[in-house]
Amino acid sequence: MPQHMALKGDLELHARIKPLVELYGAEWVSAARDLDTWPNARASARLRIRRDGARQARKLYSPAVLADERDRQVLREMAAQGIQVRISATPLPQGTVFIDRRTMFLTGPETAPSSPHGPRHRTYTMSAEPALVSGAYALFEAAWETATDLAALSDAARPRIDAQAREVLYALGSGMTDVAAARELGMSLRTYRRRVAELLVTLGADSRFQAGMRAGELGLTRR
Amino acid sequence: MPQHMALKGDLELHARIKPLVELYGAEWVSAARDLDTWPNARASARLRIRRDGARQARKLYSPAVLADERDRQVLREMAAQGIQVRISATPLPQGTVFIDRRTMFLTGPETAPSSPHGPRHRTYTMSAEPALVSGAYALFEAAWETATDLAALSDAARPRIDAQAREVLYALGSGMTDVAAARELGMSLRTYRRRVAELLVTLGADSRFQAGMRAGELGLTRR
DNA sequence: GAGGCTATGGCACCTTGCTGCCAGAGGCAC
DNA sequence: GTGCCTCTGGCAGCAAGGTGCCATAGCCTC
Repeated sequence: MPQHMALKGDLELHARIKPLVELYGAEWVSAARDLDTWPNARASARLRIRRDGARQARKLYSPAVLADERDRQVLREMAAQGIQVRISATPLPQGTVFIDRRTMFLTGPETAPSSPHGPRHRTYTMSAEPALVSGAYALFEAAWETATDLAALSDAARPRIDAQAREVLYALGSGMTDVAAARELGMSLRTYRRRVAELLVTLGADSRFQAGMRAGELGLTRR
Repeated sequence: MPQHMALKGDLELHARIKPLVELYGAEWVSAARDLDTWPNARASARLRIRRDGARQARKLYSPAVLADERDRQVLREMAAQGIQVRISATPLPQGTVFIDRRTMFLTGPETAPSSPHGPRHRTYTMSAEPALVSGAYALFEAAWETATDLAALSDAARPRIDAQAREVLYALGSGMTDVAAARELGMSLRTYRRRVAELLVTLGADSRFQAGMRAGELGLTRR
């Protein structure tokens, strides 16, 4: 098998991936823009997990996958099956799959399908050159480490912060006194303090300092 | 020129990189474990910056480079010359250089030098295959985006937190009242509040909430 | 309309946090 | 020893935060 070759279409990709997964596939690591980037990847990963739970699978996705509720459900299912799912803070225009750290597949540049609803004959590139694969793998690791685990983004861990709570959060973060903040937000001191108290409950904090800490850790102060 | 080839030794690497930089080198993007990963890269980057300031250079390093004061000085110099320097949260075992997004070089696997102080004949891999380069570039982007800018880690931005201040920080973060925290730390209420006030100054905060937020953002609550 | 629910704001009262002032303790130089 | 400096703790007074209580306003249902 050559060290490096181009693949045309999903069928050819699948034909290349399948034997690798069956022969070596101890570890499946992928970065993808969405859930459709690696066709059948989801099904085959599930199959592998079911067959022998020990195999490791890691999937890194663009933040866009969180937008759709159905996609989130699929992600939760994957996580429940033992696949490690993380969400990158930045989009991942190119998809990458590493199988057992020795072979990698990359999606080709984005091309429009020949007809709007016709099959997309995407191209892929496969490489088994150790230097290339390990170099790209190191970059993947760096992206992986700083990505957020799906669990941390789940509904339970991520407190619900609506627009008003966010304004209160911002006011608190600006260092204003309650009097100034209430005036700024056009509400009475009493109501402002009510909002702050609710925020403390939401963040599970016993003091304002602790609430600020949580908010900072959760990145609620940015964006 | 072949799309993909192996290079032995720094001289050969340099011979390959130089014409690319001179011909196309509008952008130099690299990920490295330390300042020695890309020999002469520093000098050549400086040269390019000086010749035409418009050229873009980005360098992503492992956190280990911050350990040595001399290295930090070099990083500061690079930043002062317009090179964007960021520090990854995780080690980057493999070095990677992208030149103008069309050619990439990767360090080979780590090999011990033939003699302890002899020249290290490291191997490198070069590739100009668009799919490989753009795929790896996407991974680099993801790692870059989540890495911390050197400026944010500089001495000015990073407050000095000694052991005692850290204990106070921890007490504040636990949600205790001042009375309980002072008792816990074996100091009087007055002294505890002095420490808290000093901490606020250190963090540049006007309120305890703001201080907690800063501490959370700076990751001072972990480790 | 009456009744009920919810959100808001004003008030009062208490707790907590913040800081200026001063007294004492400990260390160091002379 | 004296003088000086720094750190600490107690006290006092004020500012700020926290919350229970109640009145009012808006809205929905019947």
